[in-house]
Amino acid sequence: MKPFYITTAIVYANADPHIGFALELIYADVLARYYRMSGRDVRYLTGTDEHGSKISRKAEEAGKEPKVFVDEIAARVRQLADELNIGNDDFIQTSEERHHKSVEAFWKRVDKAGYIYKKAYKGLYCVGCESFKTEKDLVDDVCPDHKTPCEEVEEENYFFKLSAFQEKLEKLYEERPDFVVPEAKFNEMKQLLKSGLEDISISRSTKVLKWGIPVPGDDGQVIYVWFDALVNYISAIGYGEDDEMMRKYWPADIHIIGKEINRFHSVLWPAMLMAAGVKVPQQIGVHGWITANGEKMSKTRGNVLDPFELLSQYGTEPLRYFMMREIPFHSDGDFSIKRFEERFNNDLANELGNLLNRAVAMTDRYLGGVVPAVVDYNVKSHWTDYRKSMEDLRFHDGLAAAWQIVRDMNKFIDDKKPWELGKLDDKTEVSEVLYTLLEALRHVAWMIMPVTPETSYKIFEAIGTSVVEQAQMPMKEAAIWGGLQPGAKVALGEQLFPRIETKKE
RNA sequence: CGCGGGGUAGAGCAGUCAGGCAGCUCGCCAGGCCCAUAACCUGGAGGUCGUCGGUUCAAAUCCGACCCCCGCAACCA
Repeated sequence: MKPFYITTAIVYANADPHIGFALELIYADVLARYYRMSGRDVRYLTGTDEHGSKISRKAEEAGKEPKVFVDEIAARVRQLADELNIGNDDFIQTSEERHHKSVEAFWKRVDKAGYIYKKAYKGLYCVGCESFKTEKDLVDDVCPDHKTPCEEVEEENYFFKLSAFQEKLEKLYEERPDFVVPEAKFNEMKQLLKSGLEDISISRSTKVLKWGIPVPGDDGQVIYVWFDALVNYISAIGYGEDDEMMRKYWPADIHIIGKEINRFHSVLWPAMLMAAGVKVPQQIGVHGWITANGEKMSKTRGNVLDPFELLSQYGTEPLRYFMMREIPFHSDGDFSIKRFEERFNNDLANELGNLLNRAVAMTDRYLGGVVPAVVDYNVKSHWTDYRKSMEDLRFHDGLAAAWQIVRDMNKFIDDKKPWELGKLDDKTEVSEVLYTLLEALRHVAWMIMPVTPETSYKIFEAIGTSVVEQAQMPMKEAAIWGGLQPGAKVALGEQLFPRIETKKE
């Protein structure tokens, strides 16, 4: 089976990474870990988008060379990925040599196929937007977004014949009903396509912008940032340089992106690939945005959440858990400290952490800490729900499936009263109850592994197994009841998630 | 008539495609339990399903009109 190739968008390197990118990294990481867990060979790519005049300007403001500036931002993004425990296999920066080479090769290929032409273009250019504006875009003669006057610019640019792909894209959309998920986001693109495609300018004169990849054969122009950035998905696997690697990983199984850049990935990117005679990706997964306390995050509102701050305050796994449980992939979700602490205390501390503690402590007390013999219990339907949810990118439902087991077990304890059974001379019944608890926890640990791997490892240790032992079996086997070996010793460790003392309002 | 998403208990949401007892989580109230992290379990209160009209034995769900909120409108993650 072809390796599962997954990418995030590459984040624009003009500022410290945003919480939204943290979310995107986690979504992709959870999916990557899920497929690894189910036995697939996975390659996970992320990186930074580093060209364009906004960055050029920012660097200038900071008094730094563009390359120095973007390397610093890229280092912060790597740090974020690291602190979030993201298991990416590669990290690409578009200012890297390998990317330049691929982009050049890509451009040449598209040019040779006849999809690039040169045209004089005269218009009002907004530096902030890096784009030309029409008269009717302007409000009181200034750009409505940046409140700055636009400059009258005339230049010769290279254009990409996007219009030539109208029908091919329509056909693609028709043949591949799940090319873009969720459906609502796909419908938007279909609508966009229906309104017609125009050719787009894909270069800028070096008079207005020097920081970019030069157009092959024309030093007077650099390549437009999107036409350059999208190519990262194939430059990172050796497009134009390493055909074997390309064959191994391409087409990508899924590009994970935010809703604001859907059109670039669902319209422009497939058209570019078709133009170059390269296969299009399998799927575009469009996720929503995080709001902060119910409001859109923005710098002007001053309510932007800093991922580094949240990480240092609450830790990696609680943050990963919250994001995946509370912010459904297919829609927007809200982040608030109140909700976060509720989730933490209820789900992680009270329900899961406490359950583990109960199960292990009683095994210690009544059975001398030895895992008893196997008794039957049906986890099959939970696994079915779980797998379906994860594969549909409904990670919150996947976690809910795991928590269904946790809740069942908490009820089960009250129902069976093992503290009474434990005092009997005949330990048969209490052994059955405790085995059920410990083994159920093993299944829970497996299910939450893509989201909270470290927590899973701790659970394994506590119930008398280990990551190493568990990793020896594929998910299919692990999902069978009875995988916990009788006779092993449980190990009552520290509390998994000590409760957070919530602040009084 | 630019496009899309949404309005269901105090909060957050599922249910709407395929009409059939209005559900889940949190919070609140009462009780139980004593293994456990003041945790766990059970029960309860709380909803004219945005509004008006239509179809139907039956509407949160289908049809029509309207009101309100949010987002997008070619580079905000």
